Amino acid sequence: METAQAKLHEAARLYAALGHSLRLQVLIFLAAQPSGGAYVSEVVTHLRRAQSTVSHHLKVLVDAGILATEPHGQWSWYQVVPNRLAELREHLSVFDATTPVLATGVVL
Amino acid sequence: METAQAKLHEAARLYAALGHSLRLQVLIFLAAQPSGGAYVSEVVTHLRRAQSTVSHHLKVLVDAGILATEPHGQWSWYQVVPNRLAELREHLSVFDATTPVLATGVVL
DNA sequence: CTTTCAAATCGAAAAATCTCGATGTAGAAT
DNA sequence: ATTCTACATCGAGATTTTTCGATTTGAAAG
Repeated sequence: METAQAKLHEAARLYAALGHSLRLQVLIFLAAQPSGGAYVSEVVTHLRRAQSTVSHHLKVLVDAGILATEPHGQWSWYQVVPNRLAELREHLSVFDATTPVLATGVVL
Repeated sequence: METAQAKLHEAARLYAALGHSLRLQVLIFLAAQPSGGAYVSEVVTHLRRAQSTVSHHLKVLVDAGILATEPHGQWSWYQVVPNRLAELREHLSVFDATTPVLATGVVL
């Protein structure tokens, strides 16, 4: 079964997507919006980075399934996908102290 | 206050440490040990990678505070630090659907 | 003391990531 | 149709990461 290895790589990609401070700032910024999301230009203003850089990081987060994007006219709306990070929290519980026994077949 | 930025970078480093499938395999392997940990040579055998490669990844995980190491004679014992990942789970809850409102000063 | 064994560290090549300016694209506005 | 605006994508240079073989360290054994 290749599935186990594939799942490992996908999990690693998910974590790696969070492994950059700029991308964490994007998440914090988007989650803090009362509207639940923002347009690229707003993120650019907030992060003070080149627009191409911001677009790149947004793409990384979207590819990891952490952000969802939706075209609004010529603007692009980005927002956090809550379920994806909830999954990640469950994955982490595998190593939690309150979950002492690890089943044999567990794959992160 | 530089603290906010520093915390961001530390959080990013923590996630980045998990952002590699080999390191996830290390975590799974160590957590699955009945004794709660393993020696480097055992991890090397399991991962089928060069010893120097395994040592490198172990160091990354230790530097991130995810693993703890302890010398046992000429062997080195490695085990998962549960509390560290529990912290990470709490961080993630910031973006959880069940936590709709994000306070202004929240730093991941 | 020398040898042996486990593990850390070093050095370097290959690969991936990050960043930006420049260019492309698609919808809006004139 | 042309221009403008928002964003995506491209290309490239700089930095970081990954991986391994080789060497070093440090403890145990002979």
